Amino acid sequence: MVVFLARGFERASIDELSEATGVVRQSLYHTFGDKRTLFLKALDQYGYTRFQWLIDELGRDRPVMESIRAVLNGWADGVSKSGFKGCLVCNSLIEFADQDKEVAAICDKHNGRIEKAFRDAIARGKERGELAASIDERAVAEFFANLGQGLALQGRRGIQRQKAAEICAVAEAVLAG
Amino acid sequence: MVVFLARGFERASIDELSEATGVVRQSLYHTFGDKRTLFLKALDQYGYTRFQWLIDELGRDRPVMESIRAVLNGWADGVSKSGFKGCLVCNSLIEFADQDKEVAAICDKHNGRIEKAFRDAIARGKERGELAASIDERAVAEFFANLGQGLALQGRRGIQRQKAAEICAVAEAVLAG
DNA sequence: TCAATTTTAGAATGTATAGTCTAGAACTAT
DNA sequence: ATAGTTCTAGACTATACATTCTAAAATTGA
Repeated sequence: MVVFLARGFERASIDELSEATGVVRQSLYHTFGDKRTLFLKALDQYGYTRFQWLIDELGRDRPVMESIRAVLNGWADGVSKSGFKGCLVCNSLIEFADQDKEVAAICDKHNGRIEKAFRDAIARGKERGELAASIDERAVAEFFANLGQGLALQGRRGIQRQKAAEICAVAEAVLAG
Repeated sequence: MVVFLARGFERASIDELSEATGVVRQSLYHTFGDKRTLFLKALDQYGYTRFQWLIDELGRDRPVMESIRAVLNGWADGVSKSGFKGCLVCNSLIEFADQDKEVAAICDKHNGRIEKAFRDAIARGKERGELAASIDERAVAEFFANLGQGLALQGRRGIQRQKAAEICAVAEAVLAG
């Protein structure tokens, strides 16, 4: 939900959520029980919808470097777009840390999905001889996921497109060797 | 302050802050005026003390790759340490985004200090011929700062030392070419 | 010593907001 | 149509917490 993304769990009031969704407060309680449960649903759904483009790009049948570049471009564009409010998964990780196991588990799940998409793409690139066999796809996938989290963090404050693109260009070099 | 780091601004109550610092509530108000002002001081002081080791490491007179490796090692150790609660600058960036200009300015300042430390170290490495002249020290410095932010984010949730070290090892490769 | 100042503990105030309750309106199915 | 159900608006309750107030205790300075 847009409100959770912009304001975080704590600061998002039920009235704001109600107004933003057009669902009256009583119905929110009827459907979800309480604010936290609503948040868990919103967070999980966010994870599935928001990262689909990335999983699709990395899954495409084409040279893996093209896929990676597409994702890096998408990130550079996305995080520097005016009005970008960060990533709900990253934001929630910070807001809840490990104080809420369910929130943490959902964040882990989606982070894992992203890492897996990179890992599979890189492994495929190795098989096809597009990437050096010496590359550790797990480590590189973790690296790229971490890169995205850093960008999402900086993007929440506001980051210039050029700066984001520079960072991505540097990161891309880890696959060049 | 430890309390702001662990719980964030919103969730940290004056009573907790009072207890943690050993300063009675009324004195906090007398000294700082209000909670936000106290937070601004704490955040700024945190930035100066917490990153000093990094600036020192990068400023040392030795091969620049050694300095960079020292920082990456420090990060891998630090963020995976049990009880690591993230970085107050990163956390605050997420909690306040750009809703509080003063908070954002303090975060920018300290992030800039980190980028500058990397930039200077890399520039020195280029001068000495330790690094390729083709390297863009600004972009690489931004890249490493971003890396640290990503690690701090993941560390707040809890990250295995090995995973953090793998990510750092991959990142180090951007200077290898 | 003792008046002036500062510090302290805890009560009081005000506000925000999560969650519940109520009574009426709208809808559904027979 | 009408009994039963669901939805809605808004009042109500309970709680948490920032901030202020108060009066007693501790400290200071002449």
